[in-house]
Amino acid sequence: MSKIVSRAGRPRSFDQQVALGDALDVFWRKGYEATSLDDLTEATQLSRSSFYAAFGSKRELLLHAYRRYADAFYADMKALADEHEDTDVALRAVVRALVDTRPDDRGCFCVNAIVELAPSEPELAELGRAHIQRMCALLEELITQRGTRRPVARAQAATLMTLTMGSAVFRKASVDEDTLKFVQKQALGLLDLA
Amino acid sequence: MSKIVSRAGRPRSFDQQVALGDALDVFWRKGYEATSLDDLTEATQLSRSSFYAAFGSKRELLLHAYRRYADAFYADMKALADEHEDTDVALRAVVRALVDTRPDDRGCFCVNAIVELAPSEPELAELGRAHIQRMCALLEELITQRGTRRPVARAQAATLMTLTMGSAVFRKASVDEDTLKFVQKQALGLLDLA
DNA sequence: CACATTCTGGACTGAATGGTCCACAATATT
DNA sequence: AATATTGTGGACCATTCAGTCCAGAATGTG
Repeated sequence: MSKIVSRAGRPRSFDQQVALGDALDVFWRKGYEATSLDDLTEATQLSRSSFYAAFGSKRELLLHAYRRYADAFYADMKALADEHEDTDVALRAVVRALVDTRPDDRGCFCVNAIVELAPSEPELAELGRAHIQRMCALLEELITQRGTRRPVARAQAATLMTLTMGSAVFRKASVDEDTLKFVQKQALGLLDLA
Repeated sequence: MSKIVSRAGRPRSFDQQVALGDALDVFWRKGYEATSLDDLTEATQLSRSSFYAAFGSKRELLLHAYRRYADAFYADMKALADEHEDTDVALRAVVRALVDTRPDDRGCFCVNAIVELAPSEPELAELGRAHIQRMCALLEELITQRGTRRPVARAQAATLMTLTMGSAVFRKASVDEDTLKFVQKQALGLLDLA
């Protein structure tokens, strides 16, 4: 994807990772189709040629952005879990972070991308599935650590991820915060952590 | 919106309701931005002029389609609930229908529309919120009928709707059916109906 | 039958789309 | 300093977009 060594020539005057972050932000706020090349070049401060040299196309950029977001999200949750010695405390922290109660009209980037593009972009659908699976596995592992038997832990993990994505839709529809608090409490209750 | 009487002139050669249904189907499959006027005129078999005469604009048509879908969805669920004398049986049927386990890459039209358009279309966001609220109220009413106290019923209803929308995202990402069955079972378990 | 009214096909429009291209700028190597 | 290599700005392109418009077709009314 990126050259490791270059024998000569003018060096890049921008940080590709920063530009990727800026682009992700636009996709996150506006969605894929509604984001134009002009939006992207403005947000990243790149000329069209630099943009295409760096990212190939709008579609490839989206896939990059998705991977970056999903990886960061997973890493954050894993770090949050590892922060706490006590499994119950870790689990409570993770569930609270997942079933967020703060209104956010951007929602969850993964949910946005899956909903908009999964049917027409099998590659992205696959990334989405992988992300969901990875998150479920993380939760399942945490849950089994408190003595819950594997099959039950699996069902609970899947349910928590479903609540996570559902609450992202709620937040995007600006459902009132109290309702989201109910949902979060029920999610914790599911694990006897209420 | 539609003329009740016309004093004369050439009559319409198409059924507006049928055309609306056809258009809904396209929006449902492809999303709003990705649906072109050509897609819509092809699906409805209308010429551009008939299309604009009947629906005003692409945006207005979407709002019509959304209302129609949401109303039909609510009516279906209400009918399903009324079908059964026993509240537990009714509740079980409704939850099974909501937290569907059949893969469907179109997902739920309401979820699709909210996720794609809520931030840029406040009017649609409002319709989305109203739909969620109405569905929650229906569930809440059913749950209180089995003796559950109001605040608990409200929390459970909100949770069920969250699971409904989350599972729509799962289905769109083609998450395996077994996982969706787990989620459905947990949803029923939440109400001690497992 | 003539007329008023409405509907319809398709040509048309200006704007915006994603993407390409090239002359020139900037730097590392020799 | 000459050269090779890469980056950059902006003009440019064909295509597609949502939406308009009008000439003519079709039908009810008198």
